[in-house]
Amino acid sequence: MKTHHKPVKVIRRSDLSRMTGCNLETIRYYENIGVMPEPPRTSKNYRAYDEGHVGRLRFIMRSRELGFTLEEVRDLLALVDGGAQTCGEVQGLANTHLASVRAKIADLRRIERVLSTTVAQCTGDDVPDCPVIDALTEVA
Amino acid sequence: MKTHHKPVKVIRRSDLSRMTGCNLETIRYYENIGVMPEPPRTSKNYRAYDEGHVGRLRFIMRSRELGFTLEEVRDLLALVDGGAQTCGEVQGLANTHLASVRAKIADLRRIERVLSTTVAQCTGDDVPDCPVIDALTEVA
DNA sequence: CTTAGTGTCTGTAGCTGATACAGACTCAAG
DNA sequence: CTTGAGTCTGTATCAGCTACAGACACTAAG
Repeated sequence: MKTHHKPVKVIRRSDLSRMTGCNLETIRYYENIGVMPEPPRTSKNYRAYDEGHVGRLRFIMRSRELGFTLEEVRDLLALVDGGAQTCGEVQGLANTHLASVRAKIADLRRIERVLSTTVAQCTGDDVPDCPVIDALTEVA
Repeated sequence: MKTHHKPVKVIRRSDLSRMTGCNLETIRYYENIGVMPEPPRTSKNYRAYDEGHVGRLRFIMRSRELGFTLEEVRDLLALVDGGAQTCGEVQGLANTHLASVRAKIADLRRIERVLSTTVAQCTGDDVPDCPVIDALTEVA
């Protein structure tokens, strides 16, 4: 049996950052708060990541892009890690999140409606009476 | 000329909070960061607000509800305060904000689409292979 | 008058989700 | 040998609040 001595190119923090597009400091932050596992260290105390860490970080980033909070990401990861991951539980979390996304959209649409209608009433002139200000000032 | 001695009921912080629905501590915070003016004090150093403060706080709250940042609120207030408030400038701020609201809506709609389509693929069973997890795991 | 309970004052800490910086160490190239 | 880049740690910063501790102030009941 041949022992491999190839200088297993270790993935450093900057590599991981480059590979995933995640900010360097954010990686350390994710380790601090426990969503990324603490990687093993080299003799000189440098973090030594592997492909598993790359996948994990990508998962986190993709979840964040989809608007999951870090707390929700933590829950998703727990389901992924706990071998007996049930599709049902994940579906539950995703559905809850979906509902909050839809609520946010509804809020923003209301805001958009108010803003666009009041802005539309503006003359744009140098007049001291602006419909937007009026709308913000009026007693609701 | 008759001097009025009626005990001009002063508006205290808790009153202002109750009248506007704004959190007690938030009022002080707004004073600290300068969007609310420092009110005069009673002999015992209690804040003594008036109707003007009520109006200003309502303006701030309504702006915040519409998603303006405190920085944007500051700008709006500067235009309101600077007597020569031009409708054009306000319209400009509101339009900029409107654009960012629309961008947020677009983002959320994309998120909603991804989430709802993946969630729809879930069986909901106790299977270890969840389409949502797959979607989050897959290399984009 | 005393006491309890509430309100107010201040400064400061905590929250989320990062991002940035200082100062020490390590490493590779020239 | 020096220089520059990378890494390490802890800590500070940001928005936009919210909350709490500890010191005063005020009111009503007993």
